[in-house]
Amino acid sequence: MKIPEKTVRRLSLYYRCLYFLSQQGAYNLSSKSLADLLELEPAQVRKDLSYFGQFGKKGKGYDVLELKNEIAKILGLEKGRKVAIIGIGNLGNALLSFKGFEVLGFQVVAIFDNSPNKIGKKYHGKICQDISAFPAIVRREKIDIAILTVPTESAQEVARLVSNSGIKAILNFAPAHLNVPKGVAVSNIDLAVELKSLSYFAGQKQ
Amino acid sequence: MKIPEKTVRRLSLYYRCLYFLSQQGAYNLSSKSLADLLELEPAQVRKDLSYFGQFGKKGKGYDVLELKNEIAKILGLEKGRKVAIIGIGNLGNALLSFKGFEVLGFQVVAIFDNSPNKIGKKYHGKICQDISAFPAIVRREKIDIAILTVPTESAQEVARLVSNSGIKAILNFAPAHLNVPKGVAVSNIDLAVELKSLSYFAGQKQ
DNA sequence: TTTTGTGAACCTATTCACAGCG
DNA sequence: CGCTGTGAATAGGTTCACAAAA
Repeated sequence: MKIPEKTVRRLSLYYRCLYFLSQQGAYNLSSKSLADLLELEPAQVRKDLSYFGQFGKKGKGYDVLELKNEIAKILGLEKGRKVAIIGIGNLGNALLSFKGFEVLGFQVVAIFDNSPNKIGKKYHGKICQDISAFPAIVRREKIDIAILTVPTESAQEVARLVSNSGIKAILNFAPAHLNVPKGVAVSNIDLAVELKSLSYFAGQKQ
Repeated sequence: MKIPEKTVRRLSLYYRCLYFLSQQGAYNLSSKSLADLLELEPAQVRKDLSYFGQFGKKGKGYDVLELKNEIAKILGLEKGRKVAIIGIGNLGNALLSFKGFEVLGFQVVAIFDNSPNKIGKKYHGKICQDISAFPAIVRREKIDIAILTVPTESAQEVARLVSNSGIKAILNFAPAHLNVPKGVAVSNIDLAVELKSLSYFAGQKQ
């Protein structure tokens, strides 16, 4: 069955809530309580989960820990996804210094650039590799996700290289639309789009 | 008329394309050419624009510069939106060092934190203010958008302060759902959601 | 002829509402 | 009785298809 992308995004939100609730010792919750935490409808929560199975008990609700683990399984988080960062400029470095990847269950296993000044140097304990070695290293390290923090001009070219290397998921920080083969998922984090959209809403009355 | 949020987001993408096209000396384009650049349908482009007016010439297409300016007007970009950054940690500092705000037509006019260690100190040329002064400074500086780079635990509390100060647009980097009054727009930039969603798609066959 | 602008048709996502089970 | 799971109904967004204008 085809799963709506919005459903997948909400699953990560559910996961986060369940993670915190489980830390706080909660062991059971209803679709209503979960929905309230995220300002959603209870039916939305149930429908989202129903795409993947039946995780609740009628009249009872969901077991917090169990549901958390089910969602982790659905999202493929229990595997410990391996990511590569491509482009070791300001943003790439800032991401490298981000301590949260491990907590989130992701592991930065390789970093890449095309600049001879950077290749071979260490950044936050990781040696920067030549981008031309990317396909080989993807296969060797079984990298799942590529994070693109390259200049806008090279983003499309790098996206092609990444796609051709068999990567199925790209997180793109470059303010550019990436043309990728069907079957490759791209998420864009685009500060300009967010700011400009907010600028529109800031201008609306009421 | 109610404008779909997706339409507003696409307008910023159109704007970017038009900006680059105008720099390259293009003076005219059709909905089809614009759609092709973003892998959309031409009808989508025309429908999006039709919410706001009639900007094209039948049989001819759109004037690049004119359309760019119309979209800037719609998004409220010609005003030069003023933004505040709240939370001067790693991420807040990284954003402050980002040179792109001015190019995008945004101006960081104030920065805030609640830590006595940071209040009064300069960061990238800007003096960090006490968050308690936020409401007054919003009014004085006519700030349009608040960027939240505060710890998750304080995000909701800061969002309330920001909303109560009359701010209508929040860009939230904290991995938390913000409960805000109707009429306040929130955009979330959430690395964890992006990574987890991509993890799902990385695990899909085909 | 080309391409816009737009109602109608279609498709996708959300919400309703209720049967079914604990 | 309470709450899930899910078809049906509704709402929302996209694409079609064509009249109208340059």
